[in-house]
Amino acid sequence: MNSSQAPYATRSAKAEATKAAILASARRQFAEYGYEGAGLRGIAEGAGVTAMMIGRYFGSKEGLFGDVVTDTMRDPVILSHENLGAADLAGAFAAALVGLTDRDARPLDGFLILFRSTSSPVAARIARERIAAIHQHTAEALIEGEHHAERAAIFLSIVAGFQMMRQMLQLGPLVEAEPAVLVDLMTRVFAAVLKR
Amino acid sequence: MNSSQAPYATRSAKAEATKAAILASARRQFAEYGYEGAGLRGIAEGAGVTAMMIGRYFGSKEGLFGDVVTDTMRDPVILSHENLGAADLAGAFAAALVGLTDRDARPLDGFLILFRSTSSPVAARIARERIAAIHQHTAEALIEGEHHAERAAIFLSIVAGFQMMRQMLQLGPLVEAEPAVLVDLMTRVFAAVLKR
DNA sequence: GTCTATAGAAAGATAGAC
DNA sequence: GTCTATCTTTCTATAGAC
Repeated sequence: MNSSQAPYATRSAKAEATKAAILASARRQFAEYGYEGAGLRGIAEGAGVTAMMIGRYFGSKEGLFGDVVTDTMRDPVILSHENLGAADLAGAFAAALVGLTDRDARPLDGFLILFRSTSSPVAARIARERIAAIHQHTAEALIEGEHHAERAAIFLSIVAGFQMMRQMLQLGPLVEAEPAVLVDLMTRVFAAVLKR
Repeated sequence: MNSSQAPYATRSAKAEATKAAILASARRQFAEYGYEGAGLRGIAEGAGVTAMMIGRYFGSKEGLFGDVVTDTMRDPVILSHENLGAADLAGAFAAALVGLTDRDARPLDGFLILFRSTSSPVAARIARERIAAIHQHTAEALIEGEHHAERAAIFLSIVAGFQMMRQMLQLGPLVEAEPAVLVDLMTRVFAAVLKR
């Protein structure tokens, strides 16, 4: 009954739960409002704790943001899918991308956070590092042949642009279009980059 | 010498100059720091006036932002160039885009502002409207044939993604690449969308 | 027409009680 | 381990002198 009698397991378990709750709330808030738009008070409220706890567990807002970005990196990367062995590589990626950006699909936190935090110096640096890491992985696993680094970067650009226009800005024709049409069009686009 | 003796021309001329200076400074600041990152004090300082003048001429920060966005719309739109009649349409656009995003080229304020302001509700709404307007123009002037609306939107997505990765995030391979290589690759990509 | 000065709200960070 | 309470800074917006 006395809390100080079981410090080994109970205390850290509770602390971990609180830390995880803060991290999850911060991820939602950063994705929705960006680095500067999100406030520590709102993040804390979403986690059911007070703002002070954030300072305790993450030191500062910057520290929290860094941990959130690291957290998003654990998600399976959209681009380097397991369908690397698909016969129609371009078609597989196009289908995956269109499905991922579907109307009622939840936008990927990672991309949202990066897009909405590029104005802050701290956030921009982290974003750069993260994108560079994804790029390196993509370039190595996906594309071979001449100018493979450039082609991988262009591939990433196209994916990012499509996500931004369809999911973030919700550009009319991309939202209302028949998915099959988009898949067909994007397959052609991807094929232009993938084939050497 | 007496200021109140010539209110018809001098007064409004000076007022217009101040207003224009504020607008130019705001455009720079919004482009660099985003809607929420830019402060009225910094904007005023860049214009050589005090923050109060902004309230006088634009009412509020939102009003100022709206006028800045309107201002960027007066620039020639990158996408709907005059080289519509070029023999190699895809190549012309690729060359224009690569040149426009060159290392020492000044990023286009319009895109920077939109990208960096998507977290604010006000800014996001205006961004949506602006992109939609550009899209409509592009779709009508540039692309014909089946699914022309969707193809125009994808074209815009590609341009936006390329600008973002090369100019904003400065992804290594896109920054260091030989421009001619990028033009060649992007020509293939554009051709895949443009040809019906 | 432009300024100084400041009000009022909200942000991030911290001290100290329990 | 978590809280209340508060410090300090910075923001937008405004009142009033010149």
